Amino acid sequence: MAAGTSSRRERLRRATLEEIHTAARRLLVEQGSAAVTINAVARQVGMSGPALYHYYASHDELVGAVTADFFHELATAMEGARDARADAPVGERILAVCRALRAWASTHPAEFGWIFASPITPSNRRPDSVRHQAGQRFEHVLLDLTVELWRTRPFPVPDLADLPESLREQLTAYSAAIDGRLPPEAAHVFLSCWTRLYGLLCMEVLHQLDFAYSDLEPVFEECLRDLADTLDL
Amino acid sequence: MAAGTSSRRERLRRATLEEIHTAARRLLVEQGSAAVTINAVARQVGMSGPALYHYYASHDELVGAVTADFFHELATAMEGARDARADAPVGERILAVCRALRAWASTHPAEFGWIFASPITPSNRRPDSVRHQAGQRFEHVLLDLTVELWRTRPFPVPDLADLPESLREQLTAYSAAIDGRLPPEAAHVFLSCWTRLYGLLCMEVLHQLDFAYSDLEPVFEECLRDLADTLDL
DNA sequence: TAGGCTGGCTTAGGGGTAGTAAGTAACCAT
DNA sequence: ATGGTTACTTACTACCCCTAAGCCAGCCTA
Repeated sequence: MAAGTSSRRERLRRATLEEIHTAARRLLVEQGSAAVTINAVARQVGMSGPALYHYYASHDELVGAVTADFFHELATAMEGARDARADAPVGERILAVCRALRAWASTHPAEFGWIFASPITPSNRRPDSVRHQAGQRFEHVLLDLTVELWRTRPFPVPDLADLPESLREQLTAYSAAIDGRLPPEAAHVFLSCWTRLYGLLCMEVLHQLDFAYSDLEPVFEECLRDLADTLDL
Repeated sequence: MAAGTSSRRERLRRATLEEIHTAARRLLVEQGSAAVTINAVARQVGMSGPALYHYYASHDELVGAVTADFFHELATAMEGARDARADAPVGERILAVCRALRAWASTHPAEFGWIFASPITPSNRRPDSVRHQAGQRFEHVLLDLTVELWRTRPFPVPDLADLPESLREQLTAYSAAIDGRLPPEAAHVFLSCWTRLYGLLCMEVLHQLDFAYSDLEPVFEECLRDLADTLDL
């Protein structure tokens, strides 16, 4: 009842949830992902193991919720970079968002690594899971900007007829999935860019490039220059 | 003693080791990476848990050994593709090896995913670990071919002076690490290609592209065309 | 051939995990 | 005041990694 749309109980619950997330994150950052167990988290917040099941139905669900937090924080950082230059040309905003993405990944390696490393269990793959929702919000930041770019300053695209049929079908499906805001051939360019950018970060965070690089910042910048070329920025 | 360099005991031990690997792999493929536990593997081969410590000092070591197996199998597949066309131009062999890489990854998703997903613990990062050795063998297949390409049909490279200094330093270090078989600017091109190729597979296997693609074969082929362009094949 | 060493295996157990079940105590609304 | 909901507890199952201690068979040597 009352105004605040939150009873005392709700407020307490919310506070506890936040405390749980904070504890889980601390364990992740300080002791690695394996340390984020139901019991350890419960100990951190000062309750005994099974009590946590009043907040999450399973370990998976806790993992999903924490992952969703990270996605939201990352998306917020990217949106911040975008809105800080709201009047700049869209190309400039795209680059700023990409840099914000890497900046967050660099300053939060444990959290960013967790996003990849934590296996996406079936329950977290369901489209209505908090994890999936948050992932979508994250993905849409760059997608929306690309749509804006496509509308105001279309970038070069390949001829759809030149693409193999199986790819064409998948792109058509994806184009439909994003409500046709990009035609298949533009979606193709977007996905290529996304794949390169995100793939680079993915490998960095999974230490798959340690054998050659110690600092990927210049590599990332070069990747950005490539993308700027592709998008004709 | 004797000729065969293997006593009866050694032979038995080798057989048991193979049985252990087979059991671990079966558990991985059939029930996922979490099912590959010391106890479960031991049960599979018909012994009780602690007996496995006569073969591996820890769970990590078992994981590392199985991962090494996968690397070797993958490297063998790639080398097979290379040697099946021993007389073909080196560019053709490179493409064949890349396709063999993806073919193995596609037909062995659990094993290929395990290579990424299984966290590289400190002990498995030591350069003398079986896991590290096997990883190197895998990496060297394409590196060696690129070196051959560079020697016989040099591909276009950027001017080293145009690269940012931090990148230049890292490339110089890497060039030295591979005994100067590629100069820094050629190493840069090689690493760019490697990053794109492997990054794509990495994202595929970690289901980071499921939101857009269901079959990455044509995407991979397009990536290969790009690489062929870059390497002037 | 007898004794000892070694390697392969066992059971028992310590300390951890996820998750269930059942019971208690506090809060809240009627 | 009462009854329902919520938050939490302890106790438990079943599993995990790993250590310790001991049994036993095969091999090596004397």
